[in-house]
Amino acid sequence: MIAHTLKLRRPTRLRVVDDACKSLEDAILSGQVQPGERLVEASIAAYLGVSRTTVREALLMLQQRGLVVHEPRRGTFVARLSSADALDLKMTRALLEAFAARLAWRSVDNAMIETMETLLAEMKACRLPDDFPRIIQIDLALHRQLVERAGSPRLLDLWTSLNGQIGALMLVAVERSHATVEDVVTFHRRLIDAMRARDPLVLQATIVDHYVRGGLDTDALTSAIERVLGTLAEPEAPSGVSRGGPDPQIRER
Amino acid sequence: MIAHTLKLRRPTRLRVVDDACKSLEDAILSGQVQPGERLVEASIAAYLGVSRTTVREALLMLQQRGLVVHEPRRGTFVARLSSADALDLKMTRALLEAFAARLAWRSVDNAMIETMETLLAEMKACRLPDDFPRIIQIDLALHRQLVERAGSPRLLDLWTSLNGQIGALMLVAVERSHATVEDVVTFHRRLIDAMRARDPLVLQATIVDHYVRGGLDTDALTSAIERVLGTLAEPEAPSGVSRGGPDPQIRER
DNA sequence: AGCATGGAAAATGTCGACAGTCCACAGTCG
DNA sequence: CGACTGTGGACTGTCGACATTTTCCATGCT
Repeated sequence: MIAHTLKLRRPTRLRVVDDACKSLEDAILSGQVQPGERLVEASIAAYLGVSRTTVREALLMLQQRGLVVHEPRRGTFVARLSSADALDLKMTRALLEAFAARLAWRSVDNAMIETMETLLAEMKACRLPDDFPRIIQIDLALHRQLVERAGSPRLLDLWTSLNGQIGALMLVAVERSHATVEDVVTFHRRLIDAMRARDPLVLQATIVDHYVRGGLDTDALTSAIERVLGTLAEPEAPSGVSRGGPDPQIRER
Repeated sequence: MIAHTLKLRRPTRLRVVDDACKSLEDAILSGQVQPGERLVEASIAAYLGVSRTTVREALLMLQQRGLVVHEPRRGTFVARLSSADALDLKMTRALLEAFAARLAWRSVDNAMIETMETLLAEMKACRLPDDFPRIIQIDLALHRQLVERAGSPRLLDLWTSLNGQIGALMLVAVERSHATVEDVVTFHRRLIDAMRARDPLVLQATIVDHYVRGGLDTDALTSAIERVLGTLAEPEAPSGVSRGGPDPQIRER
């Protein structure tokens, strides 16, 4: 009867597939496997010591999160983020989070601020490149605080579905642009301050500024759109017949 | 050589799992299985004449599209849409499509309008309740025209991931609210006209108005979406109308 | 009667295997 | 020499079976 009255959620031991999924995610987000690289089910199964069916399910989950791209009868490949994709991703994330801010700013309370401060402090203590996965995790946790408060399950779902790619994006940002922990901390410092101020406009502007205008000059979004459109209009022409280039990104129709 | 020059899309015989997924989707969207009903893998497998592994994969895909909910070790159930969920879904769809309109309105051309007119004519010829699945299909195709033009792969992905629930929502709308074909046609008539007019504000207003109507606080939500979109899509625009004015916010929920 | 308990039945999680498909490489022909 | 074609190997798609967990119902106790 206890279960009925309290509606306790059982500890629900994690399934093998969840474990496998996490392992694969870590491998991708830590850069152990390169973008575009093929993920062979049998090899992974052997390495993880699980069935190929399980690996297959895990890959399907990762596809859902945008970390891998699956092409029927061809294979599964680690997703590739072109610069146009990166801009597109930032813009989309900005849209969702800005809207979330709009819905959530009234219900910001001290407990929430405190939680975020704790997370930020934890992030401050991180050192690259070893703590990189931890930084991603904290970053997502911080933003999740905001998006959850919006009170929209769908918005949260959509935002969550971008998380994988966001992690991948941060990975390349650190590798290529030499982003530092300070940069990330500074932004979140501003973000928390804006939430504390309870000003939706400032909060929204902080978010949009960071994603859309960050690193670029004015008219960032317009140029982002143009680039995205340009990339879409002209599919890459790979002259090489070599093995590695399935180009999972251009697949969409 | 032909394959290289024409870039033909392989006929890509549909896999069994794709077929099974479609069958299940049809069953849900036609109301043959009720929301909340349990979907037993073995039964479905036997009925469709496929393996349980295949059914399992199909269910995972449907979960990704929000049509079913899977609880580990407990089962898969047809998703239930509460009235709050319906409202949430409409709001989210409005956000995505309004933003898509902002990105896409410049690239609207006659060919696109013509395609949409054709689809609309086809919709007009439909009769409820038999043609219901067809209406959903046309509705989604119409809106996809718009979202695709936005040129943002992520935006399209997010929008697509809502499609399943949108279909389910239309199903209950028809069953409960006695919505007619005329209602749907009229809205899309306005939508196409707005696109023809090449006015992003009217287009956006048409979309937001349609989805959010009947909600609790239409004005507040509309203004929230407008502000977010305004900031994102046209940072230069002097939309100071909302800047200093009073700020009606969403109270309930 | 109401509630706990124990076990059978059912459903899910995981596995290994077979069959069909795709890719690379070599051979053939112009 | 370059392009097409055939063959072998590797990989994915699908299947049926076993293992584990959950559900349901009958039974017994207070």
